Amino acid sequence: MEYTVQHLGKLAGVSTRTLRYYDEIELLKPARINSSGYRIYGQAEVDRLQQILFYRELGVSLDSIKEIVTAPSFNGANALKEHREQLFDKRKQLDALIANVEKTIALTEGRVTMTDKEKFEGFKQKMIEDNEEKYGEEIREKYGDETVDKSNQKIKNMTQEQQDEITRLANEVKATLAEAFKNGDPASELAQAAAGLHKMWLSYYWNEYSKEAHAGLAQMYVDDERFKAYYDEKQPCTAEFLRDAIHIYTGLKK
Amino acid sequence: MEYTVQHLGKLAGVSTRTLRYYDEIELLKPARINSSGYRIYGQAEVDRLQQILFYRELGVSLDSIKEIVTAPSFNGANALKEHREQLFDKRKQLDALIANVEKTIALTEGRVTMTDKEKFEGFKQKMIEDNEEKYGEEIREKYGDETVDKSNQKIKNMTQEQQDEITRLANEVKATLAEAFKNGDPASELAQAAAGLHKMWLSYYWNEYSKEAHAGLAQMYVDDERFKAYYDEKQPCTAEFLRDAIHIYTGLKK
DNA sequence: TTTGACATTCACGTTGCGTAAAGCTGTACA
DNA sequence: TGTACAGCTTTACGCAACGTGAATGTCAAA
Repeated sequence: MEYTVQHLGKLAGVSTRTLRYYDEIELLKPARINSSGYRIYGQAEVDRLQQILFYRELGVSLDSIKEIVTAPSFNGANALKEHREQLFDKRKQLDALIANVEKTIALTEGRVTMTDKEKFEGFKQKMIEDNEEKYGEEIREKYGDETVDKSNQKIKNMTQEQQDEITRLANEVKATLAEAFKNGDPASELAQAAAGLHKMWLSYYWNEYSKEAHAGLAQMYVDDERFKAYYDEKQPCTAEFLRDAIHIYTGLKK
Repeated sequence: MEYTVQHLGKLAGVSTRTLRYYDEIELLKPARINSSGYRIYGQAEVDRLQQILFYRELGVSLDSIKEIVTAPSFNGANALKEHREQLFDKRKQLDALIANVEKTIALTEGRVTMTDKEKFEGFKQKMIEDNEEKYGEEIREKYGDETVDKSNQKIKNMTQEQQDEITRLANEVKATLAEAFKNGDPASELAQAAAGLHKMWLSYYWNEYSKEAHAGLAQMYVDDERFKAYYDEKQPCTAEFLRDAIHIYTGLKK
């Protein structure tokens, strides 16, 4: 079975230019060249192209692909793991960018004149109060005053760095939530991701995490005007949506 | 306050090359050029650079930045919102990529072998696509969009039971084919039985059966790498063998 | 033999600069 | 005043992964 560029291109769904380029960079050379100078590919080349395209799908650079497919001894899995790390880094950067853009939009829209720090301060205080109100008695009984006061201290004593991280997380929760809201399914991947982020965010406030408390807080977001207003700022009923997502996430109250 | 490239660069933390480049693409022109041809920047340019760098931080392209900063009437907030959407899209793609990479890593590490169902899912999708590509136009013309869409729906809406039945049938086709392959005669009873089973299998996908389409599909099994790999998994040239058997079965192309 | 479909090899364009290369200008020091 | 040295200039290639012509050669059918 022999193929010309056109044939192989159609078969594999790539342009002829791509095949010529792969020849040029020595990633995939034709089996032979006929008397007219046409590239002729055989079965081995088809197989190799399949491999190449497979890695390309995963976003691996052609350079890396070359290493992987030319040296069969080369550990493909390890290469992929490295690649995964790079992807994670990219996503991290992207998340930071998104958070900043969101912040800027909020600022320029003038709706929010409060600085993030102020917002944060308000939140922090409310967090302590609510926590105290809802679980204070119970927790104080269970763990003693010392533990609870320590927890409250934890919130008050956060470093600037931590506060920034919290702000970033909070923005990410909001952004992810806004996206997830579009398809309306609190069980969707995106919504669950938002719930996960929310848990991360929470971890800055609570010394121990429990599903019950998380689910309870979610309900509180709906019941308490202040919280509800915060989440519903851009889109009504976002607070409810978040509650549902968290309920599914925690597996409670389904 | 006047600055040379070097000065301004240090002030803003960018390279002189960058400033020259911005001049070149008309993003930031110096206030004037002195007698020796040196670029001289004034306060207005410094401010403008601050703006540019601000948007650059947010990952906005220089082209878009140009639009934003040159036309003050231009709505910066809207541009940012659009930009935010793009960032979300990027993150979505990235997430999909990461998921695929993770899956692949898991696969190659042998922890998770792809289930038949997953394989089947890919097949199903491909079935629809190919069917559409090869016969879509013709069939749509003949029977109307409704019929075709209904057929595609048929595939997507199969019950679990039907899917199990299909998987069972597919396995039976493969098994029968493997047996038949041993004596090498595509006209043999066993091979014809395989072709018959294949037709039954097909009936789950197609609303109307035609010999021509069946024969065409058989040829496609040979031409398309993905299909060919599926049938040749245990024994090379099984796809060809199946094609021949089906051609005899349908009485076409003998 | 002409036509049309397909093949070939340049070579530029994309994004945002980094990095020479090669030469001119300005200033400090011997 | 000579010269060394820092700092400026323009020109232009390089990066990733091809897309997109342009100009030209080849093959089978009419």
